This record gives sequence, structure tokens and C-alpha cells, in this order.
Amino acid sequence: MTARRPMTQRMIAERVGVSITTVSRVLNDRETEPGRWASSETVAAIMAAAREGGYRRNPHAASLRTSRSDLVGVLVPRLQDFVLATIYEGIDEAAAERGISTFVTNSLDRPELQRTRTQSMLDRRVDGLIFGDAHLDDPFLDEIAAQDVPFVLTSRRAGDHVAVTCDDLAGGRLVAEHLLSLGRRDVAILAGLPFASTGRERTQGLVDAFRAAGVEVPERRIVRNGFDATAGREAAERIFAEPPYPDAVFATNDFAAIGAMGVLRDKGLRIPDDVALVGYNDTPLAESITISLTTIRSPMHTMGRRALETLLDMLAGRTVASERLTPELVVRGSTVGR
Amino acid sequence: MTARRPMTQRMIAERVGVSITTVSRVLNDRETEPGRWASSETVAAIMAAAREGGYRRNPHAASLRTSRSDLVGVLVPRLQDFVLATIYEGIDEAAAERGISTFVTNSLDRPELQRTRTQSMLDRRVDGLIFGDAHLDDPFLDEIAAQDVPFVLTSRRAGDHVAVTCDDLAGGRLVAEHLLSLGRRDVAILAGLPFASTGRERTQGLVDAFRAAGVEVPERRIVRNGFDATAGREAAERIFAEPPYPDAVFATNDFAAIGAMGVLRDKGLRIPDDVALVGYNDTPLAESITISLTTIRSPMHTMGRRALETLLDMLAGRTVASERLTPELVVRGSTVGR
DNA sequence: TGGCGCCGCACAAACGATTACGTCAATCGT
DNA sequence: ACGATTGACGTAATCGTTTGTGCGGCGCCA
Repeated sequence: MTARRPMTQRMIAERVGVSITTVSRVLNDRETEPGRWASSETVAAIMAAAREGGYRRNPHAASLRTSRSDLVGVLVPRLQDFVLATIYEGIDEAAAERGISTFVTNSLDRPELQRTRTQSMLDRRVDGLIFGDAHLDDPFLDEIAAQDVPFVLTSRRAGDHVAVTCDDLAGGRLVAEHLLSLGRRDVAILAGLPFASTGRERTQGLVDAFRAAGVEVPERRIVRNGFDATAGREAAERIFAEPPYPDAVFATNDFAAIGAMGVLRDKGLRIPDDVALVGYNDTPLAESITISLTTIRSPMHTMGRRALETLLDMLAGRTVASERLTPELVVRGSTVGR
Repeated sequence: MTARRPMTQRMIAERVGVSITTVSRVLNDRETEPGRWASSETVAAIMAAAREGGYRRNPHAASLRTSRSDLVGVLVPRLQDFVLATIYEGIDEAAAERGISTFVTNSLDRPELQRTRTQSMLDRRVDGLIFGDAHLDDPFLDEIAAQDVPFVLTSRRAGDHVAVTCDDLAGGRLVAEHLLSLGRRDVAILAGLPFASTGRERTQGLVDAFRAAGVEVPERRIVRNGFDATAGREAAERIFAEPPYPDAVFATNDFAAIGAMGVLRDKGLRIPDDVALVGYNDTPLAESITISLTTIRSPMHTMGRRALETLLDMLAGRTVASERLTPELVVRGSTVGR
């Protein structure tokens, strides 16, 4: 039933008998000041015509004129990763509420992809960017900051760039306190990717807290090897290659923890009796698996929402600051048997 | 270093001393016929100027003129779902290779969201849509087909709409043959959501194959309850509420299988000795968990790629047909102990 | 040598919306 | 009673590309 060629402001203007200027004004200030620019009858007539004709503003035309696209680009390491998918859901939800759209894409944590994908987003004239794949050791972000491209980081921090993250140091500390309270003193850490602030700070948080309690975590107990199940399994295999075994394992990601679980099982080690296991992020799986997983709950969805809101504040010229959301310990069967 | 206002074709034209027409033609037919419209010196000069100035065509202006956006919209039930995230990765990868961009968003399988989200994509003037959230019982797709909006389905089929899916009937059949070969005759099915063709056809495939072998699967052995771990756990609890227990469980999704695993464990049932367990999709987790999961491998990534390619064919006016990719059985510890 | 068909370009009109300026009443304050 | 303000619009330029049409000049064939 919709006309093949969509209705334009010009068509509304002709229908109502006013100029296209007036139509534009009324339609745009609809929410704020409906009668600021036209008499109430004119406003009503325009709205009626728009509704009947099924008018939809052409965003390309508007963007061309205003050079604002209401588009934001999002880069994540990988959408398959539950954590990043959830963060993105938060971003997209908050964006949709405000009538703005988002592009997501994977960088696979590969620097050249980060660059090319970012470039395509800029080519699409996004108003700003959200990076979920910041690397601690790459000057990339500094470069694009130098080009005055507005962006915020999420999930991972880097440098002094504005970032909405979870307080990973605190998360590591929570794990440490829990394990220490259980009398575990020899902990191994599946530290994740070395260039990700998440893995690094979660590790640091635990190590610091252990040290404060008088326990040193030796370097050979820390394996840096990725966040997914396969990486977790490999890391655990390395740690449990030969005795003495640790009495606790802290995986900086639930999936890595699940990977490690298989190794413990193969070694005939009981969880939590022989080895306590702690994950991170409180994935739904953590609760559902055979031995439910003690983990840290991080507000991933909220993190995404806040990241988007922060970017929008930035775009509106308001001054913004980094934000660290608070993690929470969730104790389950993998550290305290039932 | 980039100028605050990006370089335009006009600027190139002035630099080189030709008309903006020529610039446009040269830049667009760059790949196909570089010298179709201008002499080789002119072409070289234009390319040089464009490169030096860091020219990037303004897609809004181009879309406004051509009323083609090189944008496609993708609707999925939920990006958190590993399966859909993977399919989307395939879509986005194939799209990126062709210089086209995609919008994804969640519909959460809620009809009103399907409608509003689709509308926002159309408002953004996407050239076409890919639905990963088709419902068998909703006229929605027929409605938008009636509006001549180009789209293809993926993951799930519905009606006669063009769809790129996996052959779920065949998948169910593979599971049936495997279980029958192991002598299992009393199978329970975690059938997933009732309005999703995936769950429905996987179930149907198994039931048909069992019937062909002379075994009837009673209705009470089929629980329709969602695809995630929680849903799988609930369904399994229902099935194992009281004896007699089945000697096999077919979960139409790996995550549901993992949820079911916990229930079996709680009941003190051994896998696979007492109950054989089969999942679907061959999620990386299937291999990593304590008891590795027998499952059906479905080419999710390829499915996404093909869906995008099919949509592009459709947009190019070529005739397209539905496609069913071939699933594959992966036997692991949850059906044959080591 | 007249005519035809390139080649290599340029002109100018869109595409749909936004917005800096006008304009022309009617109203108001003093 | 008269300049100033306000209300309600309209004019026209502009954003950056694409594309149908036009136009000299040159080579070529009959």
C-alpha cells in the first residue's frame, strides 16, 4: 500500500499548502516546541498529512545537510564472545531508545583489522565510535584521538582515554579475599590476553590482595593465553602438567574456567575439594553447568548502555569522565561444596 | 592531519582542472573500466589527487542521489546466542568484503519488537533485510513481502520465503540413526521454541527416522521450551521428574544439552551409560566441557555468508532459491564412553 | 569530401532535508 | 499614535554525488 517512491516533505508541503520550510520545522521540533514555528492548525494539518502518507524522513538527505548521521560504530574483538555480545546489546538498546543506529563489527583483536574496520566506519560517517577491543600496547587509539574522532572505550581500558568499564582490580580482590577465607594459598591464574586490561587488572587485583595477606603468587602460576574455553583448557594443561598442583584456579573468564574444568576432571582432581575454581563475568552457563561456578558478576549490559550514553554526552559537547562499575562476588559450588 | 572538512569530488575537480562529472565517473568505474570516461593522464591525475587528499566518498550524498544505501539490516532473536552471533559474523564478513555495511539488532522473538525494529531499519533506508528470527505462525513476513521489501531468511525457515538454512530434518535423522545404532530406543527431545522451524524440524527428523525403524516417540517425551541452558535444564527436570527415564536425550541446542547435563548429574544418572546425550550446532563448548558432547555440526558461518550473498543476488535482480546446507554428526563422549 | 561514430569531456538538474534570512501582518508598550 | 516586537511563514542556498544530455574534434570509410 505504501507508494513506491516514499513521501517527502515537499509532498506534505503541497498537500497542506505551506512551504517545505514549515514542514521541516514542525516535524523536527515535534517533541520540543510543536507550536514554536506554526499555528496549531498548520501543525495539525502537517502531522495528519505525514501520518496518512506514512512519511518517513530520509536520513541520508538529513545527514548530508547537517553532517550528523546519528550513527555510531562499535568495534569488538568478537561477537561470538558472550561478554562482548552482551555489552553490545546494552549499547544497541540504549541507542535504539534515542533513535540512533549502530554498526558492530569484529576486529578479532588484530591491529590491521582494527584499523581497516575503523576506517570503514568513519567512511560511513559515524558520529562517534565505541571500542571494546582496546589494546594496552598499541598506539592506534592515540592516533585516532589525534584526529579528533570522538570515541569511548568499554570492557577494556587503555591510556587516559574515556572508558566505561568494570572495576577489574576490585574484581580480582574479591576473588582473592574469597579464596583466602577458604584457606587457599596456592592459586594459579588463567590471565587471558596480555594486552587486555581486563585480564591484566583482574590478575593484578588478586596478586595485590594476596601480597597484602602475605602470600606471593609466583610468576609460573600465571598463564596468559586468551579468554575462551580452548585457551582455558590449554592454560590449565600447562599448569597441571606436573605437581605440585595449586589448590585454587582463578580464570579471568567463565569460559576459560569451563575449559579448565575438563582438565581437572581428566587429572582426577575434585572440585572444590582438591582445587577451588573461580570464573569471571557470571555467564548464564556458570549456573547451569554440572558443578556450578563461583564467579564475579560484572554489569555487562549496563556497561554497554553507559558507554553509549557517555559517547552521546561527549558528542553533545558535555564534559565526560571514565567510569568503573562495581563487580560482585557470586559464590557457588566450585569453591564451596554443598 | 586530515582536513576538518573532508575532501569532496569538487575539490578534486578543481585541483585537477576537470569537471566534477569526470571525477565522479573515474572514481566509480575505477575497478571496471578505468579509461572508459577519461584519458589515462586524467585518470592518473584524479587518482593521485584523491589519494593525496585522502578522499572518501560521502555515502549519504551518494545514497540520496541513487536511492541505494549499500546497507542491509539483520534481525536476530538474540545476539547473546552463540549460534546467531556466528551467523551474523558470517553475514558481516561477506558484507564487508563487498563494501556494504550491516545493522544488527535483537527482536527477542517478540512480534512487536520484530515490527518496530524492522521499521527502523526501513527508515534507515536499508536495501534489504535478513531475518534470523522467523516465526512459523506469524503473518509478519507475508506482510512485509507484500510491501516488496527484499529479504531472505536464515537459521529458520518460514512459508515459501527464500531461506538459507541448515537441513534440520537431515540433522534430526542423523541423530536418530546414531542413537538407534547404539540401541537406544526411548528418547526424550528438548525441542526448543515451538514457532522456530529449527527445533521443529530437528524434532521431526528424529521422530520420522525412529518411526521408520518401528519406534514411536510419544508426545510426552517432547518438551518445547527454548534453546538456552536454563530452558534445557527446566525441560530436563520435567522429563526426569519421575521414572521411567528415557535412555537418551536429544537437545536441539548445545546449550540446552548443557543445562540438561546438570539435571542428569543431580539425578545420579551417568552419561552415556544410563542416558546418552546429544546436542546441536557443535558449539566450541561441546568439545571443552567435562563430558564432551556428541552433537550436530551446522555450518553457521557459511550460512550467514550465503544468506548475505543470496540477498545481494536478489537485489541485483537475479533469480534466487532457498538453500539448505548439510549438517554433520560429530560423535563424542556423551553418547559413546571412552 | 561528406557523413558517421567514437573520444574526452562539461553542463546542469536532480536527490530530500535544513537553515540563515527575509517579509508581512497584528499586537504592544508608552 | 508610532516604533518595536512577535507570530507565522516563505525564499533560496546548500550539503556531495550521480547521470542524461550536449558538444567539439578527430579518424575513417565510401
